[in-house]
Amino acid sequence: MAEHISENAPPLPASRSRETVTLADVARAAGVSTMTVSKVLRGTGAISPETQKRIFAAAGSLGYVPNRLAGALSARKSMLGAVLIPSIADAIYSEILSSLHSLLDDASLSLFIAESRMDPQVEERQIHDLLALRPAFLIRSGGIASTAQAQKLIRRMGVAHVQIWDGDDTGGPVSAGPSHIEAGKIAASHFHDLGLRKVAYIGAETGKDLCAGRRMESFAGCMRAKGAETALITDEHLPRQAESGEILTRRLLETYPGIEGIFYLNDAMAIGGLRTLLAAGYRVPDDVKVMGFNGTSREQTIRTRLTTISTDGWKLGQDVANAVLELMAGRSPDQPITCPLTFHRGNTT
Amino acid sequence: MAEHISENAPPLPASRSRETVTLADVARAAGVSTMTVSKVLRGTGAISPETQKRIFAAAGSLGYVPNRLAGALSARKSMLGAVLIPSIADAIYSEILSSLHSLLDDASLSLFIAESRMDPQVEERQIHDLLALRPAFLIRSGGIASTAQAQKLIRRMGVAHVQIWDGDDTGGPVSAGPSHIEAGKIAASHFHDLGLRKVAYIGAETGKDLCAGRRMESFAGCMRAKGAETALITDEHLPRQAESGEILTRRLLETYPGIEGIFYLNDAMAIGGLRTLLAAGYRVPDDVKVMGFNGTSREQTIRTRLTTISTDGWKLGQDVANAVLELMAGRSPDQPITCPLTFHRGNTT
DNA sequence: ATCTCGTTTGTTATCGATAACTCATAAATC
DNA sequence: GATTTATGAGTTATCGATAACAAACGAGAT
Repeated sequence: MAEHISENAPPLPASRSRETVTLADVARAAGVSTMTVSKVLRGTGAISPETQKRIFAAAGSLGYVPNRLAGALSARKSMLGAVLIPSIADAIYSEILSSLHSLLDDASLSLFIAESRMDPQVEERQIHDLLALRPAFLIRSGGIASTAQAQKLIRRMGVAHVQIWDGDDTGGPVSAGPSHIEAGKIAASHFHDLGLRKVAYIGAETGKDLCAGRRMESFAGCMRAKGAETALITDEHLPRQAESGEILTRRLLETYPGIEGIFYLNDAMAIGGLRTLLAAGYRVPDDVKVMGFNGTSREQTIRTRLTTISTDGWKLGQDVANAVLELMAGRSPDQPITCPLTFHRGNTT
Repeated sequence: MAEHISENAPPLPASRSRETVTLADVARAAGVSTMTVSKVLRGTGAISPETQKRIFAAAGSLGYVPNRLAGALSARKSMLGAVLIPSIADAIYSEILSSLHSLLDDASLSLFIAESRMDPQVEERQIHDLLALRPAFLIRSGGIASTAQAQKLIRRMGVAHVQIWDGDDTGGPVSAGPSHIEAGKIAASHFHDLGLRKVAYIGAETGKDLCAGRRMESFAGCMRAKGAETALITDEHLPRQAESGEILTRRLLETYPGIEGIFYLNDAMAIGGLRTLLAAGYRVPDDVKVMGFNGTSREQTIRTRLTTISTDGWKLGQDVANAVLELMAGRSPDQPITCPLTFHRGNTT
């Protein structure tokens, strides 16, 4: 029993000149068939302990690294998933991504990442490119438009599809995220409760981000319903950063004097806006009230506590990851994924 | 010539019950062989315009999405790359990731993303898992330790390997990033020029992040060389966030009274430190000078301009992406990738 | 001693594409 | 008109694994 290289082992092809170690190499070294190695390494099938030990030893000493691409092709099912978000560097998305990764990694799922830069055309191409990798699931931001054709393709290819960051939409794929209509309403109610009559919304990358657009419309609509008009200062091309907040706030001050409250697209832009307001001699919140969105400022500011609305990106990521796992297991996530909005009254309103 | 379905087309296997459209389906629809379709869709080989048109039409109407996994297996070369970073949500890494993606996406390279959470063991496993996907390249942070065995494996598998965020290391794989030794020196010089004698370094996740460790040592070493001692307030478990900056600064004030200057691990922690210092009645910079690292604060603060050292993450990402493309093309990047450090004197020193 | 059975291991056929040839056919050369 | 040369398109063999089924084997049952 000392020599286990059985002489009736099938004649496996000689190792290729490439230095890659394959299942066949391990099988030859352990004196078994490739199938046995495959079973042992994946923990399926019933293989005797001694054989297992021999195979593990052979795999270890050869430095075998399985080829999961080949495995996926053969098994017609991959442990790969894709995440497509508008912006990797945006704090809210990077937090969700990190959260998603932590849970999915535990389930041995690998993630492809792609960024659509808020461009529907890029989004469309990315979907196509990602589907070419035959992922088991696709997590997309609902904020970017995608054609019905792309949606159909995703469905036809049997990819578990979860939309994030858009809790309003219904009817489409499983979706998880905050309600932006609700967010706009919260901001409007707050400004109304403070008795403001002349307010503004400041945004960027207008028209590309459906979620921000919905927030804006909800905000303006609610203000109008309360009898107040909203100045909309937006720009199609400026990025959603502090500097754009500065620029657009300057533009607002020039165009609409006497504004009493500003609701910004996000915290970064609100921070920029505060710089401009303070530099221009406005007192906040006495002269102008300022409100942000996303809550990312709470980590970064020192004395200022921006009034803002936050969502728990980490929790959202975990919920989405769980939904994905459910979908992959063939179950459909029973309860809708809720993503609450938390209002933070700071010292800017 | 109206009917192009040639009757002597080879008998292709009947479409499987699965609804996936394969190259063979397109070939059958266009009345050609799979090889011809493959050539046309990849733009290789010489195929007549009419045949091409027919094939594109067939692919389009069938909604064909190529299986790049199968393609990679067959061609023994993939258009997949892997990025392994300590923290996806960390601003500096997410910016680099975004930058990398933008350039590599143009080259039709897809990215796997993985996060090691600063844990060498996780890093090791991630490397293994990522290599199982047979990427063409692997971009890793040099800040996390990985065993020589892992390095050897990466080399043996012929994966283009680029280390980021660590410009000090030499001898290993191609690496790109700022010099943390230099960063520590800059901070020390600044404090020395201001005439400070009692200074401190505040860090978190000590021992895990080799880069931060090198910064700390360089800083303390330079201060000592100038005749000043450095109090090291660090914690192994606290995350590198503003709140940890608050906590550790409180700890510092309790333990080492009379500190004149604090160099923080990053801007976020410095922001937290400023909160604590101001709340405790210290005047900054009159009583205590504060310095951060990474420059992420410059986007987020309002009146405070933190003295900090920044690097251009976007440029670093582009440089690394270009280096990867060079390596994949078989060339080795001629010039070393430099990543300058920019010193910003704000109003906290 | 024969037979059924359960445990272990091996065989065969794919998975969906691509590399490297080979084979027609029509144009070009002498 | 015969031979050479480009082209355009098809054949065959893999790539590295896995599914599904088949076979060998010793153990207990009859």
